[in-house]
Amino acid sequence: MTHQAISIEPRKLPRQVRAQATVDAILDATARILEREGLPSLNTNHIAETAGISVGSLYQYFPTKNAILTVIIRRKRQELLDELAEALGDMETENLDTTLDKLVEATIESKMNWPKLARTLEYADAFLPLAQETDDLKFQLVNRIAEFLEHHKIEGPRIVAQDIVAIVKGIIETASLAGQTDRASLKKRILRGVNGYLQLVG
Amino acid sequence: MTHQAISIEPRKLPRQVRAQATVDAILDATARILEREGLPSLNTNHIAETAGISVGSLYQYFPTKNAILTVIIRRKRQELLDELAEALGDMETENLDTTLDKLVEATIESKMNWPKLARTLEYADAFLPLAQETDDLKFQLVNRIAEFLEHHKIEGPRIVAQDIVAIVKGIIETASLAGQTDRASLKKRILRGVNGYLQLVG
Amino acid sequence: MTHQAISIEPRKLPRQVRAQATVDAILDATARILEREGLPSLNTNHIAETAGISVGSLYQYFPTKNAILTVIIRRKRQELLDELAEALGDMETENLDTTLDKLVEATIESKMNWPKLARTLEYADAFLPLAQETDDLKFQLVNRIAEFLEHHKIEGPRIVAQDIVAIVKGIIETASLAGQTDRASLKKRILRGVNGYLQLVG
Amino acid sequence: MTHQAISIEPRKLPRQVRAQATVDAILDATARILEREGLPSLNTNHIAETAGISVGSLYQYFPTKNAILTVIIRRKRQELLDELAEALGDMETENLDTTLDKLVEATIESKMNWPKLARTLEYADAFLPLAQETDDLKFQLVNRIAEFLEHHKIEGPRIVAQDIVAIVKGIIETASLAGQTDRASLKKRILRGVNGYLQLVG
DNA sequence: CATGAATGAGCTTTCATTCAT
DNA sequence: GATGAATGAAAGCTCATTCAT
Repeated sequence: MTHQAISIEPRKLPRQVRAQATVDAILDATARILEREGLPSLNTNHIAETAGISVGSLYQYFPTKNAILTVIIRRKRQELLDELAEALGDMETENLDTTLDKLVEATIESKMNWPKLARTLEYADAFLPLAQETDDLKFQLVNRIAEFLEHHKIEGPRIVAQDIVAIVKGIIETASLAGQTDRASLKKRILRGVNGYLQLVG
Repeated sequence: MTHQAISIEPRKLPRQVRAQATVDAILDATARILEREGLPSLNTNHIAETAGISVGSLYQYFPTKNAILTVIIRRKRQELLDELAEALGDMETENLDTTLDKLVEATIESKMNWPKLARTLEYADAFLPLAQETDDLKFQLVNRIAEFLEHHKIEGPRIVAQDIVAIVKGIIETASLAGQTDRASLKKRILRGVNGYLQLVG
Repeated sequence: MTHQAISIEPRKLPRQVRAQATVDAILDATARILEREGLPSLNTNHIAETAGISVGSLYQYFPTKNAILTVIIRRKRQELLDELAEALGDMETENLDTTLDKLVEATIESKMNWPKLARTLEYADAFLPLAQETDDLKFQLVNRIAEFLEHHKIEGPRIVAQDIVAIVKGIIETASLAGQTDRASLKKRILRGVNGYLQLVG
Repeated sequence: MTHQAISIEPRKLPRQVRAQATVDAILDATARILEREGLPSLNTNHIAETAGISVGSLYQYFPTKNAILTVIIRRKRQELLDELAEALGDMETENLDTTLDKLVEATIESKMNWPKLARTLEYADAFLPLAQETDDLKFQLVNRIAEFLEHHKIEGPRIVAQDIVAIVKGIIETASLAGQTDRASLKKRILRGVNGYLQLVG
């Protein structure tokens, strides 16, 4: 008679232009609330209000609140992945330094624009049924970087790739929590960490 | 998260052993739930049940649910801080490597025993009114390490200290999420990151 | 994150006296609403209000709205079954007519006191996950009557039993919908139907 | 059941063939849903989808959801009534047995083709504002049969007519719930009940 | 003090109905 | 007329917190 909320997949595809606008408004509103107020303040009425639509409309496109979170996570992830892929794209021709430089820059961009949002999504990932998907993506990303490292004769490339990612993320998150927003200096420090690590691998 | 708490200080200082035991039971139950089921499953009835007491009793010792979280965060933090202090204690006499070694080991210990709990607390910290306290503690910790680094003639010691902490945390968290539990190899990799970074500071 | 509503079994057993009073108040209120206003007007807020309690209390004892309906159905059924059992109890000693008389009287009692409630429950049974339970009970009841008929040398006793039950129910329901409340004349007509049927069996 | 309807009359008399086809599609879809899934699963979007039209179109032809139910009830009723009228039509010439035979057969036909639908409509009738109409129809039907009985010198013909209808309905419903679909044997049993009753009237 | 029943604000979700295109 | 997006009242249900015993 009531309340199911099991699947997390988007409900129906927006066909008309205004429908797509509604979906976007929902996602934007959600992101904005997470950035400004945090997960505990996120509720569907608040989202609808912020998006300037009715709750009913929200549920036309998303079966549950978590489904919205899921879509945002997927989108943000895809964005980052695309940028990283671009950075890694020409690994045959470019040298190690240039590529690392690009990787770091892309990651900074992704995490520092909406830092609170980024952290919340990272956290939310843990309780959404996204485990497999998340693992797959991480696997892909790490693999991609590992290939690149291998091409440059670096040993144990998968572990190294994982640790590099960890270092980049670690320094960015800590700095963003400390309110440090100077991206140039941040990049310098991250590259120090990454390059330092690499030097000690051989 | 509703019913916003006014105060988050523990309601009374339990003077008797029995009372202290109850408080501990509550904190343990909360930690266990967070580790096993995560924040969304944490509610006061569940805590009370797990702790083997009644909700009423719970509220004898904690004014709000968040107060419990707050105390756990403080305790875990204090534990880590104590261990780090010990590691840093004899910085006059010990050398850099030995001390870093101890620092890393203490951090691994703290984060890997209850990895999900550790991440949850880190996240929860963000929406509890702990900002000042958290900043102070981080400030202290970074300062302490910075002093130590300065003593070893390392430049820009505060930023370096912060980044080292970030690297350690970053690698541990990523590894723990990837299910890597071999602490020895983890330590080796972390020290690679830290030492690598330090080499490139000068 | 919310809303499950799968099981239909009562949630926790009332231990204190006032808890039992609450459960009773809920069941009474539900029955009253069904009798007066019908199923479409039945909602948990309305029940709670009518019962003079809060919705929260309602959900302490029943996991879903349907669970309440289920319990009422079971209770009413048990009542009827007990009375029928009593009527059938001494089938060795009593004769056919006396026993049929009692059966009919018990059924009239059960269906005519709260006629709208009785019809609603009969209907609700169809969409509650009670199929097996309902079948079992009907099987039992029919079997019990069939044994009795067999003892009186009536052929095809299971089908006959089923049809007798159907005739009794049919006449009562139609009469109650037509607003006929004279139980004596009703009984006479029902017995006419039952005895007439039996005469044509042999 | 919310958003109570003011009027339940069909919104317009469809004059064109296309419109009539749409109306039929809506009614068929509704009947199909009721038979397969039951009243709790009946909602206007579901109906429209099943009928292959849009909700908007549905509301071109029916002012409320209940109006659809109402029309279905009226149609099914009319069908039954027509068949019964036919069976009773030549009551001057035909004898009692033949006529009863036809009556029973028509009723079986009406109730067994879509048993769940039939029961649902019977139930729904109770909460739709059809009371007067329903009473009138029952009155007509019972009267018609009563006349026929009177013609055959049966006493108290109105009550007898009502009880005969009740017996027929009762046995059919119970049998259909029990999954008995053999119409021949069913007819035999019903006639046993009806004739038995009639024998005891005199 | 402990217990656990009770409370009710607040959140999620549905669905009959309307309305812009 | 048809479409399907949008609306929002209303219902289901939870859980932090209080309070009678």
